[in-house]
Formats: sequence, C-alpha cells, structure tokens
Amino acid sequence: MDEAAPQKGTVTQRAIERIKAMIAEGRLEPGQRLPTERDLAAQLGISRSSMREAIRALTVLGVLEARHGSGIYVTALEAGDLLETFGVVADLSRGPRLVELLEVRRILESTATGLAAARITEDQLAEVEKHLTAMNATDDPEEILAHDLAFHREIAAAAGNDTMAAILEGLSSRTFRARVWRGYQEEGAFARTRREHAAIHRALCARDPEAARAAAAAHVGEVEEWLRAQLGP
Amino acid sequence: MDEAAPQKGTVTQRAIERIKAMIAEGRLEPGQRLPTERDLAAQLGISRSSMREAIRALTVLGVLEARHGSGIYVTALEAGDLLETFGVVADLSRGPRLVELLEVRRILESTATGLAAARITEDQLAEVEKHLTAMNATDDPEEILAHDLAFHREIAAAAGNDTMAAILEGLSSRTFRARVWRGYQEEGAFARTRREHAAIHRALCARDPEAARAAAAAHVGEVEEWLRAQLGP
DNA sequence: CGACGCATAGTGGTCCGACCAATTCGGCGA
DNA sequence: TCGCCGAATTGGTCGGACCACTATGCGTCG
Repeated sequence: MDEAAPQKGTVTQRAIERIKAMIAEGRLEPGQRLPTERDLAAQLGISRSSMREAIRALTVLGVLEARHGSGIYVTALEAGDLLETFGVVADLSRGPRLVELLEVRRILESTATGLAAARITEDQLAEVEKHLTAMNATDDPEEILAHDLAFHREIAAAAGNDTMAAILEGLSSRTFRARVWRGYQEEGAFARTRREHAAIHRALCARDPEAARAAAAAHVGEVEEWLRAQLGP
Repeated sequence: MDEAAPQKGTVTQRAIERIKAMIAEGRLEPGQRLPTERDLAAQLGISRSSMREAIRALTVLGVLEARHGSGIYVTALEAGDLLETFGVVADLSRGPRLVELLEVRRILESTATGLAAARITEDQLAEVEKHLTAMNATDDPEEILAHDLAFHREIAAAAGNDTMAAILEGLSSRTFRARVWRGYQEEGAFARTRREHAAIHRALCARDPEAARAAAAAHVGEVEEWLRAQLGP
C-alpha cells in the first residue's frame, strides 16, 4: 500500500505532515469528516496511539476538530480557528517580549482602527458605543476589561480583515492584558484610558481614518511606554 | 493527592493547561528539564498515553521539546519557537485569506523595513547586499526564492523586534510564497521585483526610514494587488 | 400513519502493559 | 589517564481492552 517512506522524524510527525498535506492539496475540504482514527492509522501503517497524537496536535492547532462519538472533522479553516494558538504566545511571554508584542499590536491596531474609520457601518458603530458607555459606567475591573476587549474587537472586525482581527484577538488575550493592565491601572490610568477611547470613538464617528489611526497608536503606545519604563530599571 | 478537579474537557486538555500554567507561573523555567512522562502522568493522575498527547501538543506549539533518551525540556520560549506554527496558517490558507495575509505582511514588512533603515548596522547591510546580488545573478527560481527570503529576513532582523521578525517569517513561509509567486513571476515580474528590491536597498543605505517604508509597502503591495486581481474574476 | 423512545452499533477518550531505540553515565580494562 | 562498553534511564511505538458519547434505525405507542 504505502511504499517505503523516508524515515525522517517520528512516525507521529510524519502523520501530522501527511494530514496537513492532504488538506493543503484539497483532498480534504473544510468541514469534511475524516476516516476513523482506526482507519487512518491503518492507512498510514501506524498504531492508533501514534495517530491519536497526530490528531491531537492538529486539534490544538485549530486544523481538526474531534467530536466525541461522532468523528473527526476539518475545521472551517478560518482565521479565527488557525490563529487561536496565537494567544499562548502572549500568555507565555515575559519581559522584553511583552514590549515587542505591544509594538506589533500598536502597528496592527492603529492600521485596523484607521481602516475601520473608513468602513464601519452604523450598526457596528452602535455596538462600539455600547461597550464604550458600559465600560465607563462600572468600577469593576473585570467588567471594564471585558468591555475594553469587546470595544477593540468590534473595531477590528469593522476593519474588514478577519486575519488581522484574529491576530489582534490573540495579542489581546485575556490573561495577557490582565497581567499588563493590573499594574497599569493601579497608577490611575483609568481617566487617561477613557480619554483615549473617547478620542478613538470620535474619530470613528467622524469617519476620519488618519485621526483614528493616530488615536489608536497613541492609546496602545501609552501602555507600551509604561511597560518599557517598568522593565528598564 | 490531587483534589477533585472540575471535569471540564478531556483529561488531555486539562493536562495541557496544567503544564502551560506551570510555565506561565514561572514554576518551569525556559530550558528546564521536566519530570519523565511516567512521573508527570502519575502526578496529574492520568495515564501515560494521555500525558503523551498533551506533551505532543505542547511540542508542536513550540513550548516543549522532547529529546529521545534524554528527557523533555521547556524551549527557550523565544519568539521563533512559539511562532513557528504561524507557518501552517499561511500554508493552509486559500483564496481571499491569502490577500488578507499579504495585507498584514505589507503593514508589518513596511514598518520593519522603516525601522531597519534607522537601525541597521554595516555588517547587516553587507549581508543584505550579498543576498541582493546573489538574487540578481542567477536564473534558478528556487535560488532566487531562497535569496529573496533571506533578503527580507535580514532586514526584519535588523529592525530589532524578534517577535515581528518571527511573524514575518511565518507570513513568508516557503510553501506560501512558492504558491503565490509561481504565477506572479510567470508574468515577467522579475524586472519589477529587482527594481523594488533595489529601491529598498537604496533607502537602507541612505538610512531613510520613510523611503524604506514606502518602498517595502509598494513591494508587497504589488504582489497583493496582483493576487487580488487573480481572485476577482 | 406518524412521532416518540429505546436498543444498538459506531466512534472518540482513556487506560494498561509491553517492547523498541536513543541517550547517558559509570565502571572496567588497556 | 583515557577510552570503550554495557546497564540504566527515558522517550517512541505498538496492541488491546474498556468506557463515554452519538447517531441511527427499529419497534412501539398515540
């Protein structure tokens, strides 16, 4: 059946590559159901244990989805699925790399906000406003953080680039922001944050891309500079 | 030993979270060796099979590294390790999402090139020149592609943000570019590519960030527009 | 005749035990 | 003292068994 394959790496690693190749070549379509673990293992001539490790690996990468009792399916392969793992980068990064991540976020967030200013619909703008007012109406840090995340998520979605939005989602993962903002907010940065959010919102309402870009860059840049100062001494 | 943990998700998933948490909390340092698979499984009260799946998952994410006969180690947790999986996104994306990926790359590449113009050292600049001349001296598409990748990689490295460089590396993964450029180059885009690379190099030599940014944006933008046109009709 | 409910086969999830293969390190001998 | 060899350690693979959940279809009941 399967000719002698070059013995590179572990059998599990080879199985991962094989399945990835099948998807890349279009032999497996998004949403399609795969053969059973037992059949797949037999096809590649490996044990079910090894095949399960390969499937698990592709599952955490957001490529496959295993439904207990039903089968294994290819995900929709949308940006959100595949970039979900981006969050672990943010969660496991410390020190200087946090600043680098914020720098990347500043660049992408400012671009996305600028694009959003030109493209945002009335409905989307209303949603943004909802989170803005909700954020200013409470004192619970948890709730503020949640609405803050939603505020930026709505804007990123309005930019019309799902891939960019998914990356920004990862760069703003809950634990990441919680870690950085814990200290930032303790220095009374609430007022400043509100001003900056208001500026972003104003630029969006005015459909002014350049102002929106600048406001978003300044917003993220503030946190970035604060964090840089924290790490300096 | 371990109290009743809430039964959320599979045991493997829980094991993944546990190990991730250990690293995030600093109980496991980069480069440190973990207990054996058998010991880890016993500690979390699960079977070795399940623990192996968890380890395999964290291995493909670039968090852990298993050395046959030696043990399991935490990686250096550098940007390159954790963002290696970014390449699969590029490899498995098709259609409109390729354009989105190129848009993200245009934004980051132009920023990185602009930063590089201000920070690049003489040695790094010499390395960039080496790949530029080598790229223009051959007709072999494979070799051109390799030097093209190295050209941009050196520039990204000179920008001083390892995280950004790692993301760009993923966005320029070999199979990704090979797929897009196959058609692009067939339309006689070689000359244009050379001109654009020369323009980038000139801006770097002149230490002109704004010119470098513009040249890089135009360079990626060209491919982006071509691809957009391909998908349109 | 149709809708509901239960039995059953199918499928992923977990566990166990065994053996293989690569590394490591200590002791033995030249 | 140096080098080699073998045993212990440890990850890699395999096969089988059983559990948990789904889906399907058949039979029953309204």
